[in-house]
Order: sequence, then C-alpha cells, then structure tokens
Amino acid sequence: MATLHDVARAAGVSPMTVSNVLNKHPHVRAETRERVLKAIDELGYRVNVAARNLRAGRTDTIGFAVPEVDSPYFGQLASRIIAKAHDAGYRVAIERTGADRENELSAITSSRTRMYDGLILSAVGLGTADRELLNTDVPMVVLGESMADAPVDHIALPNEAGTYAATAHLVDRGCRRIAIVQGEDQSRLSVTSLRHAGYRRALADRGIEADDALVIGRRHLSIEDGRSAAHELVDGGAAFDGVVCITDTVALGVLRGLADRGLSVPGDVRVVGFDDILEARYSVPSLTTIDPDRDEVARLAVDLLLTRIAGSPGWQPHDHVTGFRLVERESTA
Amino acid sequence: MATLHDVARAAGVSPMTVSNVLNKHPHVRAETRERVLKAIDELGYRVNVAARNLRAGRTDTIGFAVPEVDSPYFGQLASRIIAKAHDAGYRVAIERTGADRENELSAITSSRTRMYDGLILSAVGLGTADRELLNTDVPMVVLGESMADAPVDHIALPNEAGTYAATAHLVDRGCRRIAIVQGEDQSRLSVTSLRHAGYRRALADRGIEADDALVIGRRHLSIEDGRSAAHELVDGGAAFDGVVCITDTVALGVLRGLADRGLSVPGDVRVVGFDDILEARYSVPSLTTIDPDRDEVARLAVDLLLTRIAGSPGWQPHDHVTGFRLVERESTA
DNA sequence: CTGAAAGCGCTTACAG
DNA sequence: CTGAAAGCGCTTACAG
Repeated sequence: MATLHDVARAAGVSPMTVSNVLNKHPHVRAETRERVLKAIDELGYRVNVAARNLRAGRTDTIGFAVPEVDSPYFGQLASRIIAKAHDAGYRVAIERTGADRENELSAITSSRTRMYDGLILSAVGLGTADRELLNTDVPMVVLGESMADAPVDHIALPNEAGTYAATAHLVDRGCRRIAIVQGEDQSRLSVTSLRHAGYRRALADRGIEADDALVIGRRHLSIEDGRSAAHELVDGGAAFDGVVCITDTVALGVLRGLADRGLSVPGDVRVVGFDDILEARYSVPSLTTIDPDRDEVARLAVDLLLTRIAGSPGWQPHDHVTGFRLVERESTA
Repeated sequence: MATLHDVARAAGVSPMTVSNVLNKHPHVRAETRERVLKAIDELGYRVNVAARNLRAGRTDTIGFAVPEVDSPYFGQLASRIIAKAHDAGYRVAIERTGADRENELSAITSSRTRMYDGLILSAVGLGTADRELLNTDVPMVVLGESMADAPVDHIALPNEAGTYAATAHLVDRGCRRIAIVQGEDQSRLSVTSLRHAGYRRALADRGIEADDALVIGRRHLSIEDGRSAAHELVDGGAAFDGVVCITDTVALGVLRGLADRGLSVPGDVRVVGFDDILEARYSVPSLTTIDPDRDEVARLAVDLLLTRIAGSPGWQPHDHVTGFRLVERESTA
C-alpha cells in the first residue's frame, strides 16, 4: 500500500506538504495541492490512521459503552449520540458491556489505551463502591444512577419523579391496586430502587396502601421478563388494575402477558412504561410512558464529553438530571 | 502517562522484555515477569494501541457497517456478530451508514485506512454499478443483494424463497386478496424486487391474479411507513384479506395501522412479516414471519471474514444464501 | 509557501 | 532467557 512518502515522491514535494494537503492546512499553493491530490488519486493512497493517531495523540473517536446493542432504548440513544458527535467531527464506536462490571471497567481501560479520546459509559454493573475507579484522567461521562457523586460528569434520568408521575397518572385514571414490575437490584442508587421510591411516594401521597404482593422483581428486565411477570401477577390471584413498568421493553412484555391471560388493556388493567422508545407508539394498545428526553441526554453527554476532551481548567464534576414528560396513550385511556 | 520504556526502567529490564510480558510470549522467566507486572501495576501503565496497531499492522478490530444502529434487525444481528468475533479475539466497531451510498463507500475506505482488519458491510445504498469499487484488497464480506457476483464474499438472505413461503402460507390460510407492503427501489437485485418476485410467483402458482392496487411502496420501510401503508390500503377501498410485509418492522406498523382502522388481525386480515425480530414474538397479535437464520448469517459472516484476514491463497469470492423457516404465530392463525 | 529532522510508542527480526 | 537497533507512517515544531 502506498504511503505518504510515495505520494510525496510522485508529486515531487516533501512529505510534510502532502500532510498539509491531507489536513487541509491553508498555506499550500493551489497548483501544489492539485499535484498532490493527483498523486493521491493515482496511487490510491489512504492515510494510515494508526500512524496518525500515534503521532497526533488523538483518534477523533469517542466510545459509547452500552449494556446491549440490541436494546431499543440504547439503540435509539446511540443514534442520537452518533448524530451529535458527527456534527463535531467525531466518530462513535459502540461497545457492548452486557451490564457486566468487569466489562464496564474494561471499557474505561479501552479509553486509557488511547483507543478513544473520551468515553460515554452507561453504567449498570458498576456500583457505588467503584466510584474511585472512575477517578481517571480520561475524559468520561457516565449515564446512570449509581455513580452520583463520583468524580466524573454524570447524567441521570428523572427516575424518582418520572415514576411518581406515572404512578400518579394511574391513580388519576381510577386505579387503586397498582402493581410494579421492576429489577432485582435493591442497592441504594439502582434504577430499581429509585423508580420504586417514586412509585411508593405516589401511592402514599394519594392515600393508597402499598401491597408487596403487587411488587414483581425480575433479573434482566427483558421483554420476556415482562411477559412472565404479567403471568405471575395474574396467576398469583391478587387483584390489580394497574401496572407500573420499569421500562417500556418490560411494559411491552406485560402487554403481551396480559393478552395471554385474556385481560384487556386498558379495560381490565392500565399499563404505563418508562423510556418512550419508538415502539411504544406502535404497540396495540399504544403505551403510555415517561419520555425522559433522550435528545437532551444525547446532547448533554456529547457536549460535556467534548468540553472535557478540549481541556477544561478548573473543571468540577457535575451531576445532571434530565427533564421528562408523561406521554398519554391508549394503555391508560 | 507511563510508557513501556518507563515500565522497563522501573523493572530494570529492556523494553522488549516488557513487550514480551505484555504479549504473553513464553520465553520470560517467572521472576522477571513478576517484576514487570509489578512495575506495570505501580505505574498504572496501559499499552498505547495506536503505537501497537502501527507497528503490528493490525487492529484486532473488525468493522460492521449497518444502515441504522437503532433497527431491531441490525441490532440483533450485531449482537450475534459481536459474540462470534469476540470468541475469535476480535472487537467489533459498529458504524452507521444511513443506507447512503457515499457512507457505505466510506466505510470501505475506513478499512483501507487500517482502522479495521476487515469489514462486514450491509450494503443497501450501493448498487450493482458499484461492484467494481469492491475490488479492493481489504478483507470484506458483504451482506445484501445488490452485490451478487461482485468480487467479494457475499451473504444473501433467502428473499425470493422466503417471501414465496410467506405468501403461500397466506393462501393456505384462505386469503385470496393479498396485499404487499414493500420498498420503492425497483432495481434488479434490490430487496424489494426479490421479495416482490417471491410474492408474485406464489400468487401465480396458486392461481391467484395479482392486483396492482394491492402493492404499496414506501421509501424508508420504517414502522411508521408500515402504519401509513395500512391506512392507505384500507382507505383505498380495494378489498384485501392478507398482507405480506417486506420486514417485521413494517409488519408491526401494519398491525398498528389496521388497529387504527378497527380491523382485527387475523379475523379480518392476516399479516405476515420477514426477519423474525424478537419483537415479533411479543406483539399483540404475535407475528407470523420468515426466520432467515440470523445465527447462520452471523457465523458465516465472521468465519468468512476471519478466513480472508488470515490470508487465503487461491481464494475465490463466493455467494452464500442462508436458509429460512416459516414461524407461524397469531397474525395468521 | 515549502522542507529537513525528530519522534509518537510500540514490535520485529536478529543476536547472543 | 534477554537485549540493542531499526522502523511502522505519520505530524509537529522550527526554519527559511
């Protein structure tokens, strides 16, 4: 494969002039530039990015580490992050962690090996105990809950307030026996703990007694988990007329599970989700949910990261919480 | 940041010995290895991958270029490809092309810039006219139709046969007025052309006359396109009792669109999709579809690519077509 | 506007 | 089992 030196020789200029043309530096005579471009074309030359990265000390690439690449929520968030980063001249490499602590740590290491100029890490497996490990000089933005107060910029969803609104909405629609389908991680700042707290507070505020028989925990929060949770609720025999779901994916599974048991939504049971994934608009019935403003998450994450990459003297880590809105659809009509 | 030389100095060995430890070469005395590992740990040393890539001439990374990162089909395929590649010691960088010809070509260029050791390209925007551009020395596997007979390994889905089976299934269920919702690209080897051909052939074989009023084209094949296509069908007034959808995503939109118009599935209309995305199992009603064996696509794509990367004297490009099976669910019950 | 020199941080033969 | 030397292909100051 042709190198920059080959191009220089063919064009009768120095390697540095070729480099200047490649990097669109202004001080190159038009005629020289033409000669160089012609040589590049004729030789089919492509810059070797490994060499460029080594010398330049940057890759113009940011990493985005997510639990799963096939989750609608993260796919749709990734799509927005890619768009924002692209506008700023960065490419995005998506990395799968499987929500595993070790993999999340190794995503951080990947950045430290200079693969990425910075990292957006969706932290699920990391716990509050891992905070100190984030004390690194790599530009990083963490999405998630457990990292509040860690020494990095952090963006949280409106977990407690959002689920409060979702639960209150069910009460306003007349529900009195409201179940919740959630995760199994009960640690202090887990998504499940925070969203459960919003659910409990809403019930308490409306004078409704909580019933542990209506709390269903699932490990992985897949669509299948949602379905089996619905089966468990129905088969368990405790009366219920509303279900708060910890994610839209779980909610879509719950809709399916209720249909399996011949219950109609919203006629027999009302259901509300969280995330406002695209699919929530198209399910039958369409799904009432909390829209946590993914556009804002993407914009904020990229802006914060690029600021850190650019270097920010006197920078202090900040915790951000995005806004939300309740989107009312057929499942609670 | 500490370099390999810093580690060497701290451990009192040569840089090359550190490199040998790093790369797990066998001929290092246990005691020396310990000293080096200790120094690595103390200095918090991480290898600089840009330097390693430059020197080694490889990145241990393969690219996977997809039209959209937030499509269930590609997300679920990517997940499988990541797993296969990981087993072989490769990481996967997912790149979005937006189904745009220019972006697909630039994904190829990315590989030629040595960012990736090889590329799996899901070609949608590239046409048959671009075949020659694929005549490159970069290891590459193309997924899609339009690249048949191009000078690269190529994996096609069972488009014609799969849609034939889907259409025949509707006929067997009693449908006689069968619509199709497809794309707008009528070029010879487009997905739409191939799947449409399967639809037509099945109708012909069963002695059913095709009706152009039942062919609905949509540009982007999003879930919203599926919904609006269903509206167009119903509002157009032509009778129909079955719908063949070019993808499951379109089919989920069609289910929603039919629900909007008060039609029941499968009571009034039967619907069949293509892809067997996970969501097809959970929609209400669940979706009958063609499972094109994504596991085989992923396995084959990675195997072929790694073979090309390893170097294969006398290699000749091959076209592969994966198998399929019809998955019967509620939408055609 | 253009160039000669140095060096980014590794790994690869080659020796011993 | 360990090391000295060369070099992967670029870009960055510095000169002129």
